[in-house]
Amino acid sequence: MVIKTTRSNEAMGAKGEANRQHIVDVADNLFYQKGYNQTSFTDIAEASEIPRGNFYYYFKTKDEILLAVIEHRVVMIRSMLQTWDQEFTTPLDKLKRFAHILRVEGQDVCQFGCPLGSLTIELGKAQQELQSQAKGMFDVFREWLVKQFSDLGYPDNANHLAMQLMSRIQGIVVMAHAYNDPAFIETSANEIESWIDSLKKTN
Amino acid sequence: MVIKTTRSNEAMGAKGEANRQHIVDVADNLFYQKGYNQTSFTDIAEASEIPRGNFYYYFKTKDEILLAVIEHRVVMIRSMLQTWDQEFTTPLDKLKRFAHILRVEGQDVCQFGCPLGSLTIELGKAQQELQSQAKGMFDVFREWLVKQFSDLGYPDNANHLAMQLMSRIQGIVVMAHAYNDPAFIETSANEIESWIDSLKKTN
DNA sequence: GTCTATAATACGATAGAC
DNA sequence: GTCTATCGTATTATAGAC
Repeated sequence: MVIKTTRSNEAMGAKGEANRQHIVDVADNLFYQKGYNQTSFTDIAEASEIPRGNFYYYFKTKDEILLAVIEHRVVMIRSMLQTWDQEFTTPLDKLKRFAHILRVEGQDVCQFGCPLGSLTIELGKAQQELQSQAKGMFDVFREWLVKQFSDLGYPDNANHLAMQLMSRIQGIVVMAHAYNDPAFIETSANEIESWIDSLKKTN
Repeated sequence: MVIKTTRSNEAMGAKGEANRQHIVDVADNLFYQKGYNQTSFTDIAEASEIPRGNFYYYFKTKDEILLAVIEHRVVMIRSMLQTWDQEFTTPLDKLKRFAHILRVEGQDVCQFGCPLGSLTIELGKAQQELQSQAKGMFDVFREWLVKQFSDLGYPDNANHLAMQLMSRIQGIVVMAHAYNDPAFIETSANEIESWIDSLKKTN
């Protein structure tokens, strides 16, 4: 028996909620692998085995599906960061775990790029209202990184260091994706970790 | 009087050649500002004031327009690098001129991202045949950078240094685009230039 | 809540007159 | 070489039966 206490839509029961989440999950993958504008309702319908027409019961427009995907990603990112906060104690270890994403996601990244970066770039071209929503995913990471750099002893330029680290990782991903080069990711991940280590204060 | 000695199509006269080039120029801008898949024939027709149907006299498919745009960009890049080779003598100055692109293109980059990077990412999702063509634009830069790093005294890891420099610039562009932040470009350009200076060998 | 049928539009591409 | 008219398809979205 399934008992659900929270509902994102008052008129939606447990079954509907599960269907809605299934659509979001499938759309999340497809938007990453094919791009938002290149993913059709038919694509999502076939992958989710939910008829096209049903989508309009859960979402009024395609844009609303994207917003739900972004919200879902934000929740997943927050949850991941929370796990890291429990697994690692020092800011240095937490920062290195962040950089380690490169290796964990290396294969996907070479094929499809960064889920955050590629979506932001796509939307930034001509759908800037949606892009500013997607930017929220970067903000979650950035705010967490700012805290780590502050704790490490760089309270004054913590935000720039956070931007710098995210920027370096984005760049590595773009070039690794362009050249489909996993070795470049590996080498670059080592360099990033060395850089993080070099920020350790001895006093 | 216009005398043309080279023709990319045997059956095409001077007028046709000019029209063809005009289509390529307009498509180049639109593909950059709206993305390839989000740019329609109607968009190009309106911006160029050439009727939709005429395109098929010059190009068999939309993909062929993209290939012509990529070829055109490669030519422009080569020409730019040649100018730099004439304007600057030392590899250090040439590398710094490369990094200076960030400042020159700062405004466009904040709005639309990198013309090479954003196109490569878009095509990498589900049009990999086209992406491998777009990669050629990166290759022109990379091979030139490899020569500069070799001349600077790093013949063994010149290719990695080239990838590293391009990677850093791509990352800066992605974040500056995501946050629409020209100041981040300015600061980062200074950091890149300091890094290039630090590579100078004293012996 | 679920599903089918279909509207309304935009797309890339073709045919053929001039 | 130029231009118009149009085909066939794919798209998002709606209407309405169940």
